Amino acid sequence: MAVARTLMKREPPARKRRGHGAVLISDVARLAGVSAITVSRTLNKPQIVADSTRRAVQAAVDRLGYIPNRLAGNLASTQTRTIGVVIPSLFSNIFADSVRGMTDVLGSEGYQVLLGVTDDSLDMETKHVVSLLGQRVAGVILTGGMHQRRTRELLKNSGVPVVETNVMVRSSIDMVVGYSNEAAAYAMTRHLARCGYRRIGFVTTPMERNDRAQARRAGWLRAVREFGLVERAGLFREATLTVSHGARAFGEMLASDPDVEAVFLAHDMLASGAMFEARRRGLRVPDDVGIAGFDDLDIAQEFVPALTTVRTPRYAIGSTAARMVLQRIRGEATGSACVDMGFEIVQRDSTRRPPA
Amino acid sequence: MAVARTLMKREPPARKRRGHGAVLISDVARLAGVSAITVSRTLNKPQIVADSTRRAVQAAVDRLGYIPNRLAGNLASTQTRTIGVVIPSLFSNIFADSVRGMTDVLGSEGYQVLLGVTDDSLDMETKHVVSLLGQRVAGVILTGGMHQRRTRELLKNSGVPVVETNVMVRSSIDMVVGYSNEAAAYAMTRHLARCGYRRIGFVTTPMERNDRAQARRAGWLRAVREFGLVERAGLFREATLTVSHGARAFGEMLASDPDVEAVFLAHDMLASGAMFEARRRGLRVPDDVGIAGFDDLDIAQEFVPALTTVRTPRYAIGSTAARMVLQRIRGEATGSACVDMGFEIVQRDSTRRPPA
DNA sequence: ATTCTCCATGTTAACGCTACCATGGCCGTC
DNA sequence: GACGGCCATGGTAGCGTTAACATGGAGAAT
Repeated sequence: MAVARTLMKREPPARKRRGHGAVLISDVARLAGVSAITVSRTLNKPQIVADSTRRAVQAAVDRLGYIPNRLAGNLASTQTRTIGVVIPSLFSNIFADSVRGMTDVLGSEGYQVLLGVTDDSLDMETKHVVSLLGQRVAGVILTGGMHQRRTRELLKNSGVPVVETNVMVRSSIDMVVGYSNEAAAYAMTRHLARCGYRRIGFVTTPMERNDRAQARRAGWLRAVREFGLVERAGLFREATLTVSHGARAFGEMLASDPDVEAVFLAHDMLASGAMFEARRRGLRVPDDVGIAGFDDLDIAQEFVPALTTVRTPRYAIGSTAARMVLQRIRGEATGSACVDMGFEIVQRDSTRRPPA
Repeated sequence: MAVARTLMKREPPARKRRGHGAVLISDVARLAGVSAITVSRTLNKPQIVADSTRRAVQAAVDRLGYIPNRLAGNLASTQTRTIGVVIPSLFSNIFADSVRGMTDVLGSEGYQVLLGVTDDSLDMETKHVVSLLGQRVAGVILTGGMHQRRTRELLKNSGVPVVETNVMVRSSIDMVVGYSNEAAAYAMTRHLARCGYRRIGFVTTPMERNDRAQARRAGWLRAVREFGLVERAGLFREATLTVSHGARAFGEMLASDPDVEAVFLAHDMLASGAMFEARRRGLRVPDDVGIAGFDDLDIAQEFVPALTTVRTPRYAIGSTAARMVLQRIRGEATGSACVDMGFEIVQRDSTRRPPA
């Protein structure tokens, strides 16, 4: 039989086919009476195909319900229109705002976002980066500037444009867009000092693998020392990012240091917890205790009293990061860039007014 | 020179190569002294490779920093380990919880989530589904049971396992996991009626493209009629999903129907807004007005008074949906399934106690 | 000792698309 | 009227991996 097969010239091999039976570009081509490459052009660069051809191809596509296999297309063109985005958590509108900024910019340019969530684990971050590079993303947007050495090396060697967001870092992988968490926390603490508070507590999300949290604590501490405020171990707490943990952290602070005059919580959800805890304990805000948050979420302005907080340009960070990646992909920009988007202290009623 | 090259036998063709210069499986194979397929096996099915070979290959992989090209791998195997997940919004912990449930289950089985966000637009949903199918995902998890006809057809024709979540639908595309929004809203309204409230307002997120919101309204309305409660146009409002809009909707309801006795808001964020608005107006909760929410977010229990709400099994919905997709992929399950995960009324202090 | 199995590994041909180069027809130029 | 250039379209090879089948050697079975 093997001999017979060898003798027959145009006989297809008996080998088993692996395909799924899905509609292929060749099916469309046959129906439209053109070649496969013309179908490809109709779908990807319609302007270089003659009107009549385009209509015929489009009709065939519609009739067969053809959906191009992007795996094959991306492999053949050795490029994708996908940007990998790695964020610490889905449980916070902070990142949702930034992601929205990215998808708005990228979507309009035909690019897509591939999202990875790390839960503040650097191991997870590395895994996501490996996975993203394996899928040959055209760019990567990370949160923060703290990464495993392996992550940095993989990204640098890949040659893919990278943006680190929400921070200002000294030795970036490639590009950076964000604001100084240290400066923001310093500015808020200074504001509280000017309002007349002297014993100012600070609560942040766990700092171990989170350079934004570390920077915020550093900013608070610098202000505490610079303005000669009360420095005591009990005035610093870590709490995971839920309203309840914010409440609990503030409660514990009150237990250890009942004379605390103000708390600055490095996230509005934590601050919300503190507001509720104050209410439960019958503490008047801002008279008995001042409370300040971070991020200016929607809820901050609705609190009674409204919450003093730090406004951060989340959407703009996302859209800017996306734009920078696109520019780099197109070769319109080279060299590293570090964009400081700034922040803003939003004075509301949960802290006393500074003397005029 | 061209002639010389033609004469040399093993010279590669003069055609331009398209590759990126990245490390290839063949590079690893050469360094390890094995064939490409052995590298592939070492990475994908290590147990069928001899120990010594595996070590040699692994060393070569590490030394070269080889990252397999998933585009090529998935194309060659005509399968991916990616599940497409489509959710309406990133601005709500509801979906974050479900997505976490999915990634927990899928991640441990070597599968990955590809997330698409629709912003409650059915056009966007269709676009995402097309994109997901183009990437040949192994399964799709949707939110809700309301889709464009094209979406349903594409998914049915694709033969890919599909789960619709957060609803109970009559004519599902494939499988369903969720709870009855109608029953949940009915149950909460009944609860409010038993607490003695007669004029019960209802606020939901915009219903136009959201069958969950529609079902909640239907449940409220059924209870209103069944229990002979006051039915008035002003007692129904739509508000986009922010704390501020919840506050505003409640404010407007009070303006048009000052004698409203309780409001049921179909999301805890909306309910938070109402709680704040009540406080601002000096209304005592639950005496002057009862307030109930939906979803039992973390914040609900922290409010003063704590918020009565409907607890929904968000994480379990996500993990169950993921498990169902995996079973179907593995051929362990066939036929459609419709799993009702139920819900729970959580009575707290923002509504009066029902008579014992 | 011989045959049969099994195991580890190799060879080859897909997977489904697009980049690259080629071709043929039409138009304008000299 | 021959030639050059441009435009629309096509043929072919390649993108980088893995499925399918092939092979060769060690050990088991007879």
